[in-house]
Amino acid sequence: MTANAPFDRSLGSFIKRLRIHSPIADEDADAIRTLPCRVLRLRQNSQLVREGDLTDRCVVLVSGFMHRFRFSEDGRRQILSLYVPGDPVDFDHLFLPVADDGLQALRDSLLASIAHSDLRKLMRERPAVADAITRALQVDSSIFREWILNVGQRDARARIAHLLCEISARLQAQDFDFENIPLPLTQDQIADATGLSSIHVNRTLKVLNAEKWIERRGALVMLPNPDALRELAGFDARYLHLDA
Amino acid sequence: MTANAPFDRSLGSFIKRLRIHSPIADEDADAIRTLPCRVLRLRQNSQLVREGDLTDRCVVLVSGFMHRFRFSEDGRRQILSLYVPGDPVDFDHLFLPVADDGLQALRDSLLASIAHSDLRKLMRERPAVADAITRALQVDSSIFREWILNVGQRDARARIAHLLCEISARLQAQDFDFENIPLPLTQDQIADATGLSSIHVNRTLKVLNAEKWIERRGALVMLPNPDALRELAGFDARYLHLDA
DNA sequence: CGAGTTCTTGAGCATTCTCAAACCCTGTGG
DNA sequence: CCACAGGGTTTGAGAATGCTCAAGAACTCG
Repeated sequence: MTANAPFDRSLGSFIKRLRIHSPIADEDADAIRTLPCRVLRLRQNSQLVREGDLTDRCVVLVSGFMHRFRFSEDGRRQILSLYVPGDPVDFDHLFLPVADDGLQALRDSLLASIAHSDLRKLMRERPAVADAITRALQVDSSIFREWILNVGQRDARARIAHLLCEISARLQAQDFDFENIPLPLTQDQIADATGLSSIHVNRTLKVLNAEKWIERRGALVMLPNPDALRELAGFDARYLHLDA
Repeated sequence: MTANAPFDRSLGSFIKRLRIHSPIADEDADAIRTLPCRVLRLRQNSQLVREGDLTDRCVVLVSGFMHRFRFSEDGRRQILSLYVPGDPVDFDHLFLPVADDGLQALRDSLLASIAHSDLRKLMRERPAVADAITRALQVDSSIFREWILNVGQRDARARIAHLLCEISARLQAQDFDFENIPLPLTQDQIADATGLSSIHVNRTLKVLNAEKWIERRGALVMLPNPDALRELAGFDARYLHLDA
């Protein structure tokens, strides 16, 4: 146990994340905590490359922010998801080794990486953990679907508002402050996440600010009235499956 | 075995689907084939309701077409995915019992439903099957991500072309004819799948037809030059993971 | 044949885009 | 300590893609 003491903090938030959706017995949690893992530091804007010894490892975000993206043939970037501390970021590679998306740090980030083999062994020995991980992946899937809806059906204001609501709700679920978001995204990135141009994002943020839906103080975004914002966004947290 | 003979055909296409992504030993395939399942007939446009005894059952599409959708707060429908024969349509409910999407038949369809308990038992006893199913769900996830990209970054022509390419590729993978698609979608549905208005879909289809990218004969859409269409769509089949 | 659904077309409009340029921070080196 | 570089933000102006409303045509099915 002592040898693993430094990891306690690393995978603690991961356990918390799993427990949002799944019951995890304390001994299962301990088994997760004592997984051999390597801490990895990623500078802002640098990419998580999965080659060599990394291809056979999964990564949990410990602190910071990351995002997943994909390019269209003509070079336009679409951000596909955001990761907050505690999130498993590339556990899909446990099942599909071919990476089709890029993964990049939005801020300086700390990651914990675990060997596929260790994780698979744990999942084999502890079905509850296997279930919890699969369930977490299914929640991600539900979030992807909501993003299709967001980008496909909502106008610029609602789209951006929805993104803010999601970030806020997911941070809240991990017990972070959720009314004062140190927005990890540049306007360019918000644009790529919502399928808008960065100029239009800029103008829309201005409107949202002027109309008091949000309150900007530099890079900090505050949500003075979360309920109103959710209403504007058409945000229904059900798809995040934060209950259970 | 004889008692299960009628099911052979029902779950045969499901096995074929799993084998696209995963190696399945013959005895595992047999175990799937002999799963107790109920055949379910669904008329065009009718919804698959998961209540009562259906909440604890999963469904495989045997013949026909289905789609998954979600509504925005203000009542706009977004189609989130299409299902072709062989596809598991609601296996996510194995892990997240709360259904957040609707499931509806696009054409008269035949479904095979399997009890969660039987499926879980099979997955417990045969890890290769469990893996294959999880992998299939991860492929779905990758498709959702591609739809975010499609709706977020491509213009109307490319968006619709991309949808056609995907349907064609997925049908081909299941050994259906893929150059003459009896398009299961109305223009309204194409609109809801691509985040466009049905009027714009109509006009864009007209252009695609006039410019020989596609060839329409009533409800039949032919792809006379799939490669050119893929080029137009920026379609790269990698995200479908059709290789093993 | 008639009812309902789907498709088609027109016209005007709105949201959002692109291009271009200026501005503002923040960190760095002279 | 100032100048400058570079990323990010802001604003303007004009254009375009795609939307809504409206109505008629065509197809499908009982």
